[in-house]
Amino acid sequence: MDDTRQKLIDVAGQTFSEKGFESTTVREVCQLAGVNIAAIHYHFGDKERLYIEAVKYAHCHQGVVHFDWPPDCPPEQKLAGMIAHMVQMMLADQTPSWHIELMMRELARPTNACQALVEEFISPMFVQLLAIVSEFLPGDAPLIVRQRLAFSVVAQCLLYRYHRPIGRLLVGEETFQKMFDINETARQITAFSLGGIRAAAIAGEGEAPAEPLPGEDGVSHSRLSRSFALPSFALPTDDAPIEVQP
Amino acid sequence: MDDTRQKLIDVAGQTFSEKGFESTTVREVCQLAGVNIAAIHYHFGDKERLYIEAVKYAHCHQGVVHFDWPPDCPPEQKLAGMIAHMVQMMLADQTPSWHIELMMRELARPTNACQALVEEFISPMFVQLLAIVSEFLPGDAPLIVRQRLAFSVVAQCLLYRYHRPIGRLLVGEETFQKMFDINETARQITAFSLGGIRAAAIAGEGEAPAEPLPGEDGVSHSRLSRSFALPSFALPTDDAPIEVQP
DNA sequence: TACAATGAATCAATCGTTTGATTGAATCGG
DNA sequence: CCGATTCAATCAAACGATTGATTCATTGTA
Repeated sequence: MDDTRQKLIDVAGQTFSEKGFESTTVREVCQLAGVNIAAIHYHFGDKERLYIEAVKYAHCHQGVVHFDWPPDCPPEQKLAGMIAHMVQMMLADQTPSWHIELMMRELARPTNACQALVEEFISPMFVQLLAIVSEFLPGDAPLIVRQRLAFSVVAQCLLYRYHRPIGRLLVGEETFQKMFDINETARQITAFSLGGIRAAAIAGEGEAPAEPLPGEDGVSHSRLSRSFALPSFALPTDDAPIEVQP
Repeated sequence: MDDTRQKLIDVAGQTFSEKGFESTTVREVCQLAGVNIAAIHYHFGDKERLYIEAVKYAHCHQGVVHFDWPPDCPPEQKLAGMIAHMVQMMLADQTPSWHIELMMRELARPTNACQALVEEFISPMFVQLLAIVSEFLPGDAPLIVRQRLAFSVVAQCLLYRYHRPIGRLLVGEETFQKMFDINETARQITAFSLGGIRAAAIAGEGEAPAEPLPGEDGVSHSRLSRSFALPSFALPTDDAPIEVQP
């Protein structure tokens, strides 16, 4: 039967997502799945390949959402939709919830299952976000600047997933309940990101020096990218007003 | 000797930070430390208490930096300094580098060692960042809004630490080298965060309704905090232009 | 001598993996 | 139509290795 194989993937995926690879035993998985221990070796070879199959199944069935915006859709709305979707993925405890959790573990501590995950799930989403961010910037904005902006957007969404326990400890239980509301979180991240992106756009549009040559592969954009940055403040040096508490 | 105990903490901290708690064996730690296996039981009791002691040592000797800004220091400079310090902590491979790494692991997957870490290290830093962010906002800005802004700032710093391998896969090796430059990263995060914070400040300063009563515990700030948010865009619904690739 | 500290050896338990037998349905020659 | 054969699938049982923890004798020092 292919039923045994599927049940193993489901149970293993859930267990791996909860306890991690090391802390998960094949005995526990097989007992929860109601199959014999030898089934893992028979269907997958060993524990690691079962894990990899679980990760693959997770990101293959999670589904890469392809946004198809209308032509006149303002970039602000696209960004809001994209962020709302990411926050929804991160915070909504929809069934089966182990898909996202397992992918998050894999992203934080990459194993052999990481490359396929990035190529088939992370990268497509990142490309879409990159396109949205680019709409706010002048056409000659260096790629690395746009990538950094996209990183800043994604980072906020990831924080609310990764550090939920820390957030609870930091702000207290009552505030925590409100703070991790999905819609409100998406709104705040969108507002913050819009401000950040527009600031980068304004900082970068002033000067448009040296239109990059078509053949240039975009390696030496360091001068250009600096024009997109903030004027660097005087940062505290080592002997500056910084006190280290023992 | 107290030398054995200290050497155990050092080696264990390094090993735990590299391989995690589960994948680290007491035999490996003792062999690297050049001590007998029974030393762990003698000095710490068991493996878990050795781990907790390593985490404690890490955040106690990492040092909570207390910024002492001059009175006329503009908040922009404070923010830049704070972000620069955090990025420096995250990305600089200073010796011993296992301090931060172990703390990061503990923050992502909290164990019994987490509470002390938050109280003695995370919370003090967060409070300082919260104060800086507050300088950009009107005095009646709800606490939850300021906390969210601080979260957005921290999130960007954490991303460059947590997802360095993913970043490398996403942007390629050449771009990766430039993108994870410490100074440039700090500058970009500062610029983005300044834009985000100012956007929240502008959105919130328009209206200042219903000064919260002093006795109010801040539970029903939802109306107030909304005034700090972006006007919510029409988000795509379930049957909207979203296509799920199988 | 007294005691903190270390070392060698081993404990029971659990890990992932493997074995060889067994089942039941599909296949095939006659 | 039938009996023999094949083969994927599952089972109970045990494998060797490794885990954290423990025991007990020994050492060094005050």
